Amino acid sequence: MIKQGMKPIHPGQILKEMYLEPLSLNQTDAAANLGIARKTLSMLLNGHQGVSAEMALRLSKAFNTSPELWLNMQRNYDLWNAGQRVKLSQIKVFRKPRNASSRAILSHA
Amino acid sequence: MIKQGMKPIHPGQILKEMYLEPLSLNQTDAAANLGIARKTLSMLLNGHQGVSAEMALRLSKAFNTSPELWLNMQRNYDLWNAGQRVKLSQIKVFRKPRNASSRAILSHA
DNA sequence: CTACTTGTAACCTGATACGTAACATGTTAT
DNA sequence: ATAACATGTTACGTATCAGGTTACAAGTAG
Repeated sequence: MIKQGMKPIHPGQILKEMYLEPLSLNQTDAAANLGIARKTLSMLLNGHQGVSAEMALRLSKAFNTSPELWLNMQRNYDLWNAGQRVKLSQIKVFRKPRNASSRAILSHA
Repeated sequence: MIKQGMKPIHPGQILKEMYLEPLSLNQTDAAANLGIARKTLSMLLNGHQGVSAEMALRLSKAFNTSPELWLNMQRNYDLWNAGQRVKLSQIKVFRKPRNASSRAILSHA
């Protein structure tokens, strides 16, 4: 469930504030060890790009976390943003037909 | 945690077998209600494309599920596939420095 | 036969991840 | 102050992916 009121924090901010900074790790060294370009890390840290599955694996190895930690943060972030722009109002809820052989019925159709 | 041995099932297969088929819903009607092209749904059902955040919201509305259900399936699928191709062997584990003012140290550096 | 359903190919648009190279700016060390 | 380093960012290029339209082939049901 997403708290629709609060905009979720970008995973890059967590990476910066809770992983790089406590370790006094600079971006140049961190990027080198992660096997990515310094620019890629900078973009991620500043919320200009998301955490891909590959990136989640790299982060999980370097920081001894689960890859799901990073992807779930990204998922919540993406979900909130998608919810801001997608209009679901015309989508009807599919309902189970009473008769097993009949076709499905839309909630208001 | 991902079971690294078993290839996870694509969310499109779940959508097809556990949602569309039990409702006797055809792709044409389902796509129309979801507000997407019939082709887009077909590609998803056959595993030729993934579940985006937008798509997860559409599916959650139409099938009365959480969007996380769909995105987590997609995440596990993506993670497994990324794990097949990314080599993490040269990534060292960042370790906390003993001295708070010193810089971080790589596990084998 | 005809209509419906499904898979898919061709083609196009837009977004995103990631890379290299380069530059401006700010900070730190000498 | 000069030099070295750190960071943010721009420009440019490549690859991948979501999604759309149109159209066609093949299977199934009337």
